[in-house]
Amino acid sequence: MNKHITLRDIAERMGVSSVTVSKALNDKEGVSDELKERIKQLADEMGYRINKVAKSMKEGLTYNIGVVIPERFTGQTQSFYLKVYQQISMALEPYGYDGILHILSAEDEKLLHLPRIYYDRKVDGFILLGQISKPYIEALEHMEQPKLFLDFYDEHSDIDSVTTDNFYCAYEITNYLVQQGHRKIGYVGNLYSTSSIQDRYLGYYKSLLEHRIPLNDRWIVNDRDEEGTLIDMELPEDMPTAFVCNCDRVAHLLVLKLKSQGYRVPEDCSVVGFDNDVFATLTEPHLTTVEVDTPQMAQTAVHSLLKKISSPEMRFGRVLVQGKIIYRNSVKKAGSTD
Amino acid sequence: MNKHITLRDIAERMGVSSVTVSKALNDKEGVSDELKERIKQLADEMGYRINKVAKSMKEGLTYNIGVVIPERFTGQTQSFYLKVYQQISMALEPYGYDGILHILSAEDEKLLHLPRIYYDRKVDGFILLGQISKPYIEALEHMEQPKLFLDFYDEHSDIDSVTTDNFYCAYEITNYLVQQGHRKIGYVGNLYSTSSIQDRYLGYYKSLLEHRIPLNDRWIVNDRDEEGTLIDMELPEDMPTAFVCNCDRVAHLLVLKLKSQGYRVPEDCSVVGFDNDVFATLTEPHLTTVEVDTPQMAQTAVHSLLKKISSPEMRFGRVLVQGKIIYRNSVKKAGSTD
DNA sequence: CTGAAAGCGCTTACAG
DNA sequence: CTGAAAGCGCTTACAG
Repeated sequence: MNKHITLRDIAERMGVSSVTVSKALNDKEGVSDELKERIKQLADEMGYRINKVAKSMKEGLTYNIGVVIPERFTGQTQSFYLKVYQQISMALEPYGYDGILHILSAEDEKLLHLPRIYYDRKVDGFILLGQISKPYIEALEHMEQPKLFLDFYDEHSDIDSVTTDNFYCAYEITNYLVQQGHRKIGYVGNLYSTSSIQDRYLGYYKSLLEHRIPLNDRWIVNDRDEEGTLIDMELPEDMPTAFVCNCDRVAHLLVLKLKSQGYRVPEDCSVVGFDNDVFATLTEPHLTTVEVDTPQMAQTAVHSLLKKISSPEMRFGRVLVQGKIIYRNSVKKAGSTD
Repeated sequence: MNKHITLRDIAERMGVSSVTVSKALNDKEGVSDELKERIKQLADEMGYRINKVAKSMKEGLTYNIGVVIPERFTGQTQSFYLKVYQQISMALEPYGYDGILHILSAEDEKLLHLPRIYYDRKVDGFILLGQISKPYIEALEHMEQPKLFLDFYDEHSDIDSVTTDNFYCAYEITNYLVQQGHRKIGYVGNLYSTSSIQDRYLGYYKSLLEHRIPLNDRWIVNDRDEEGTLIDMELPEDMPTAFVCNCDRVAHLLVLKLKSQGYRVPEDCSVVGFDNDVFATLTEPHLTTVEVDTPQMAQTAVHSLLKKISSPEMRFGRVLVQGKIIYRNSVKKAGSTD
């Protein structure tokens, strides 16, 4: 059994106290530079590694943060949030923090069971990644640790949030269609389904407003039912010349639908997506879409949360992260057909 | 500042010692059932939550395990390992354990930098998820904690591993093609690229051997270069009637290739994949493929590692997890063309 | 510049 | 059945 090397072991070998060793290794004041150097060197030689658990206990910090993702966002194709979790992990690294993933099961969400890592006091704060039910949000508010919503927000709660600027990005990509001469522009998405679909819709609408283009109900195409399950889309009788889709996946399906009905994309109908995920480049033609800056979102979330951990009274409100348009081949100037 | 409730707080309110409270809450012997009950109830009322860090320190266990994934496996489309990580997380849950993700950067892998969670003593063991370079494996062996390879193995090291039974699954799916009357069967994959491509190839070969079908070099189609970057595949002059592909993604590309050269799938050429990922159902026709049982792999890996943590001398060797064939529409009986 | 003391909140022997 | 003592390995005041 190889016992672990502790501060005390080093102290004994050096003939100093463990307090001095602790100070030296943490570059604190009160130890001569020369002694510090010698201590560090010996620590290295002896293969000393700090026992962070002991440090944690003393300081009352775990150096972990919890990332909670509702189960329904981690299905077959929905790996998006896992990717964000990975980026959170990486953003935590330089701070000596680690991220603990907690998948919130549908059952626990319904029964309002808080994550075990909360009961175990294993984390200093929480990032809630992905829309959670209202009642569960209220339950979460009982937890005393700092928390942050990522990729969604809730109007009834004053928990800080970091989201993509869905509104503005949709506004911009719709502007782009208008610049390409389009006047008859549809939107694809269930407006009552999620806040991001809704916000993207409003950005689309703002662009129409600004360009004095009337909103046309029949060009709003539903793509999913109340539960979020995708449904077969119905193309309008009187077709627009372009569609703004709420996500690439649905844009991909729309393109298939259009083709099956004899429309050419983009010659007869332009299509833009949102997310820049696998579906963007699986679609023929490749989709012009909005790339969400997930590394930036992860960064911002991590910074904000760590700030809140050290200064609990800190508030950030609703932070919006910009995306950027990726131009590909699914848009043609209106009127031109080649 | 709401101070945390500790064992002592409960003890004082009850007029007993904190030792008794600890025993009661942990259902240990030495406390009358009646007192136990009263203590538990009071703890509940007071909203007591254990300080797991303190428990950790006392026991010398962190109740965390580290999951190390090389960066190159977490690209755009490669979310497979993140999914497995999620399943590991969920499998750890009932044991009161949590998984800490560490993405191993290409640079750290090259410079042989061990994960920070190792230096911080933040985990009790490691799951290495995805092929890691030889030198890095050797570096890892210096870590005293129990470790386990997941989804790969290394012949030069005696670290326990859990992998899909690539060999057997490929053998089975090839058998299926033979049962459908195919005799001219090709294999798609770079045989020198990864051990799973190689093992799948050998399973394919075993099936041929068993059915006395000679191996035909020209039907082995390369799909990637040394670095693993997919390349444009070249169809053989003299075409087989079926292809076993080393993964769904490549099967998807092969189907596109076949179609572009005028072959109908499966009428002119059958194709089977491996993995049952997004590409399996994105392909037209949907692919007959092998589903890897990742929940089972995660389960097995977690069980084995936790056993090793409590009994460090425990050895499991190379554990193989069975997959299952998913039958879809990319295979036709040889000879039949409708 | 250096160190003795105290304490973070548990649990594990051990004594009664 | 119950509890006083000790200790896990650090760090933070405080005293010299």
